[in-house]
Amino acid sequence: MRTSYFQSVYDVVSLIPYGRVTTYGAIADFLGLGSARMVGWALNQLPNHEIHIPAHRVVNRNGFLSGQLHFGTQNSMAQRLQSEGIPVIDNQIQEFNKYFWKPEVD
DNA sequence: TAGTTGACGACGG
DNA sequence: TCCGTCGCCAACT
Repeated sequence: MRTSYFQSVYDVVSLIPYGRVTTYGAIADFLGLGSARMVGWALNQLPNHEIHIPAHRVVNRNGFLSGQLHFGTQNSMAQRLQSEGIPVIDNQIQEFNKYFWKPEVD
């Protein structure tokens, strides 16, 4: 049953606008999980049929692509971000604060 | 049933 | 300022 917080995390991630990124902590705080690890765990368990979720837009608080290794190829995550206009250098998002998107009602 | 893991974050020394 | 440790809670073995 996907009534777990997993679905909530997926839903929030899906709300991340094109060309924007957010952090595990921001999602955790928004969902009231109280722990960023919950978000990381949810994405870690991200099933293939949910691959349409823009998980590449979720990075750690430092703007590093901590989950790049979980994508097919190491550069696929950075490549997608750059494709969206987000500068990524050395697996780190440049001007992270500029592209940061908080998962609020918006 | 209990222990370990995990794409993190905050705090203390 | 940098490094190390603890906490968070659910899922997996």
